Amino acid sequence: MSEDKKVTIYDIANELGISVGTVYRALHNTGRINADTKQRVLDTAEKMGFQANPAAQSLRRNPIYIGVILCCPVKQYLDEIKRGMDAVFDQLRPYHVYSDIRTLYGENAETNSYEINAMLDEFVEKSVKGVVLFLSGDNRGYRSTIERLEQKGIPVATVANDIEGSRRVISVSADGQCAGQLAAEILYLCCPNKRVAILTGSNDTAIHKENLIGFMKYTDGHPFSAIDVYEHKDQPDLVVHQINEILKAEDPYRGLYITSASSICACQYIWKTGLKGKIKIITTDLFQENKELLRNETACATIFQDPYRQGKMVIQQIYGYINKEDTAELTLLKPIAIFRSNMNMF
Amino acid sequence: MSEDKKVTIYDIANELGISVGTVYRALHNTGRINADTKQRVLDTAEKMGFQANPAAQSLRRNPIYIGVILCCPVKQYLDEIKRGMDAVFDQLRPYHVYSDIRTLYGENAETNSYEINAMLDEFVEKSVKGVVLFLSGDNRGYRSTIERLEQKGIPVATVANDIEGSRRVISVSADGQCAGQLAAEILYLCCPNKRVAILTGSNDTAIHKENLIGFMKYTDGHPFSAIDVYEHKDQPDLVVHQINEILKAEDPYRGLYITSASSICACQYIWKTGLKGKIKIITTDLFQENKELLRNETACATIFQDPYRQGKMVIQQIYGYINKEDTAELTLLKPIAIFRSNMNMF
DNA sequence: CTGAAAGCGCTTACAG
DNA sequence: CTGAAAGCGCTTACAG
Repeated sequence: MSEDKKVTIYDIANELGISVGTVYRALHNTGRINADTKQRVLDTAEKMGFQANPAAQSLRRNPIYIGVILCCPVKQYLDEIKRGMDAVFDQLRPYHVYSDIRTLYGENAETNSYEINAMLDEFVEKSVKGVVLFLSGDNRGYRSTIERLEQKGIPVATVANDIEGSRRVISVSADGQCAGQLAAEILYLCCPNKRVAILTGSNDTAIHKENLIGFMKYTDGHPFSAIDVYEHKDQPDLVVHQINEILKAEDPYRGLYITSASSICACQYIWKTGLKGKIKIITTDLFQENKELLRNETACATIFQDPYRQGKMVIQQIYGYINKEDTAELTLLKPIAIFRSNMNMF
Repeated sequence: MSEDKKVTIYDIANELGISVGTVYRALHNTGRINADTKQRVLDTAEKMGFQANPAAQSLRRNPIYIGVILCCPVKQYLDEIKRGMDAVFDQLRPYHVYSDIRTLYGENAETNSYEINAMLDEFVEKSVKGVVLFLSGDNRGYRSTIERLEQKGIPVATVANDIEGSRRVISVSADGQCAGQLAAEILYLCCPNKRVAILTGSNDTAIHKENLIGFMKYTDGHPFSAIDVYEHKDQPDLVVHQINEILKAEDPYRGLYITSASSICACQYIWKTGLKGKIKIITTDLFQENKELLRNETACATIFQDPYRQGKMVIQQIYGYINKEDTAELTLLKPIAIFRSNMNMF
């Protein structure tokens, strides 16, 4: 049902006795157009319930490029985000939408500013219609660059790690607080003596901080007898050291929460320690390393923040924005608790 | 990047020195066409890497209708599935795809065969290009009808409750076994004495049966001290009776798993009993009734089977099938464990 | 500032 | 069985 005949730009043109070219210009405020005509077109479009036909639009228009820069030392995480993006770009290709994705593995964004700025210049030069940034670590240095892009009419979206205080028009990331709460809730449920340790990267990293805040939030009203935080600053040897500290605590911990992507290196080490059964472990995300811990029942759950889906969503949203659809400025993806029983479905 | 110029039906026509009309007919084996020409077109299309442009197709073609029948006594469940379908139909409308959705609340499919068959006849008469069925309860009586539809060239998809032994070309439903396993895993994690009861609708209903099988599967290797099954046959007074039985068991249960949509009525009753804290409860799906139980911490988790997403997926798939895309014959959606911390995000 | 016209890549009648 | 032509609803040069 619900098949109403659609109103086209021809209907608007007829109604007003003008040409479709003029209607087009009014609708897209492109080129010179009489302010009065424009208003009349906009009003009539509204009144007649005009909705542009996306099939017709994409059939005729020039290609749209979207530039993407992914910079993150955690390769697995970056690759998952990229995979999600590619999935969307694949189905957008027939609509003349093309991607230009640049990846920088190995370092945080602070250390790569030369490369990143050069890439952005290239994007401007080839007239991309939008830019998506995943800049890990402290990325506040890019605020002015983003402002410059916006001024040139190029919208910027961030994914996975928002750029605080910047002019980006779209942000897609995991809900770190909710993830932390969820971890606390599950540990509360299954950890007998309520003594827990938290192993985290660094409190300077936004997502880790959020995880901690969320965890603490849950503990209001659900008291633990100990919650001790161990930072490893993303340094492999510190990870090992901190885990050893946790293990030899006098009054033993029976629960352990490992935050965010940094959990990969931690999982690799824990796997060797034969911790199985002694302590309830909750990890973060779902890579080979922590899948293995779940499989052999060393960890009891992992909090998944779906980087694949983050990649998908940010591309859908920036494309929607380019097409003047209503888009949410901030999207926080729901964290999901994954157990051994359903880990293979993700 | 990745902008290769696309090959069109004109390219194929030129290559073979024939008209695009002929190419079209070959590609869609519609109307009369020389078997030889057809093969040559198909080969060249393959060779040149032809991919039909969906924007162009949908711009020109006649409207496509998809008929949907939703028959289920659990209104909330049906409505969620429908909501998911509507979301997809909304974005398909500009592509000339229209839905005809009929809902039958209140009864299982066995009791509605007259109405349902009449609806299917109407669908055939208006030349729908595909049919989607959600027929709850014992629906094997519809196998022959489905066969008749397929013979007329109308593909049939099932959602939420597959039709066993039928010729449907697509089935989308929750993975009931995985859901059952997950419930067992969480109870095993948090239930101190490992004595659990399972409250289920009826072992005749496919999804309930699957839930049980999954639960039992987990208990291999993770022994419980008791697992007792209580059936309520979807009768509200039996629900109350069975819950009372569970509560007054001599050796008390410390865990309770309530399967599938039938959990709504159970939740309403449990809510009144003040069971909070005495027994770890896992419910199924996420409706007002069990949300309330999670909120006040009577239940510790619910296994979500995402009816909204089931509705979305089945429409996407049948539409893909109509467009000759490759589609999976069977899709089992992953169950998700939802806790108080993340319940509001679903 | 506005209009007329071509064309994106298909599908659909219609004519032969 | 095959071809020629119109047209879906836009966007894009180009001319005025």
